[in-house]
Amino acid sequence: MASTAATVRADARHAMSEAILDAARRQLAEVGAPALSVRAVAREVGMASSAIYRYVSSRDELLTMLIVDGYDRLGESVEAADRAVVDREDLVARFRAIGRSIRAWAIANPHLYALLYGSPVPGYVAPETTVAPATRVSLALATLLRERFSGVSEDVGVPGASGLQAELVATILHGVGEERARRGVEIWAEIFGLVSFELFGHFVGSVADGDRFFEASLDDMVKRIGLLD
Amino acid sequence: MASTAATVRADARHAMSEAILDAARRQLAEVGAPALSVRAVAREVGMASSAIYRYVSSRDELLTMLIVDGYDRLGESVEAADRAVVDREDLVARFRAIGRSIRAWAIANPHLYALLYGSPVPGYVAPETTVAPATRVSLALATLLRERFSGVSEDVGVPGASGLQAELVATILHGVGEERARRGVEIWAEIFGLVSFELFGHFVGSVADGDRFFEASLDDMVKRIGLLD
DNA sequence: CGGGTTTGCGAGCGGTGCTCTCATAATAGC
DNA sequence: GCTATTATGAGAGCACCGCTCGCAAACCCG
Repeated sequence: MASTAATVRADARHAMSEAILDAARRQLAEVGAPALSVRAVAREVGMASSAIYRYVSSRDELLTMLIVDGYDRLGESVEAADRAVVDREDLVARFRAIGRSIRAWAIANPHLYALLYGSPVPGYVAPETTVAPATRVSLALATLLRERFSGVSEDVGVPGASGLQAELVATILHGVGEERARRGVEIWAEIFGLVSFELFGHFVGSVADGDRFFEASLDDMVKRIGLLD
Repeated sequence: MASTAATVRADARHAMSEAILDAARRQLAEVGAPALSVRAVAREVGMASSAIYRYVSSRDELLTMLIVDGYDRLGESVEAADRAVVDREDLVARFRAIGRSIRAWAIANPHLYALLYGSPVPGYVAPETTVAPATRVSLALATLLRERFSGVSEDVGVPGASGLQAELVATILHGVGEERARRGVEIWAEIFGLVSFELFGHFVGSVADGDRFFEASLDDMVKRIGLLD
């Protein structure tokens, strides 16, 4: 019943695509991107390895789907953490919530995080579909900066001296000021630098308590970004 | 002639090992770690693919050799940049030289950098031999901190609050102080965070002039780390 | 119902990492 | 100096990979 006619096959196809992506997600979480095998995914969904190419044109495309999906999930997680802060005026709390959620998500999904923020696949160039989901995290941070500085204060820093894309400081970070925008981008990169170092094992001999170290770093960033009045 | 007897074969073996590592380095620089193939390396050195396993026990071991070699080269590059600063008292200049050399080396050796600081190979655990070369860069930075703060000033920060390994702040960073040591580690990770973001394409829509942006970030770090009097 | 499209399957191609066996060349011991 | 031992290379082969092709069954639409 129901279903707008002419869709028995279309529905089946959609369900199959979902099943494939599900299986691929599980595979990725288990063995990591380099070891992800199209044939193994096919086996898991109970298909001949050749049949899977009716749904996914190549292994690269499968990885791309996982990347887009991953950015989306991380973005959703970060936005949820931001939303969960009841006092919307408390930008410091929101910043910390965002930072913590990035790290927590990375620890919970190490292989997926590595796929997003580790070494890119050599031949791979990010298709158009990946750029939008990838910006959700940075957008959350940018919003904080705008809410804090937009209108309230005059610009800081010499235009162009930051090396930032002019369009960025004029639109998403409008009114924040060149130098503060630069600091925001720097801190954005630093958060992922810290998380990557921890997750990829570069902190092994240096950091004993990852939680504490990250919290202390967040303290530092809060001060630098000027979120306190 | 010459050669301390009993070494015709030993010399040949050594030369062959060198040739293999050379070929592997070239392969890596060209196609990147995931696409590095033992068979292709064998072809390049004119050997049967099976014979190469007399010299390298597995693909993982080959990658490990490249990693150790890579850390060593980066370390050498960083130390050379540090040494090149004539005024040894000018810690700011030395810090900037170190930071710049890391970025320059990464840009010059993107695939090797990705192997060292990108996603780790899933099954892979760093063998003992990798940890020593890997510390050369951080050691250069630690030296700067010690030269600046050791003895000159009392400790800063609550012991243990940084999350750092106690042994680290007691030995390599002895006399620097807990909070300043933490800041040093944070900055160390930030440098690689910035370089990774630039190299891995995460700055595409944000940073237009990588040189300028990195220099401005170095300015920031210099101030935070307290290298100026 | 019949014709066209979509879907799945099996076989197969060239590639991979890696392991055997076998012949040959260099060494070591007597 | 001859022999027994060891180190080295080659080749075949295994299981796996990504991916393509042709064919048969299932499905949709007029």
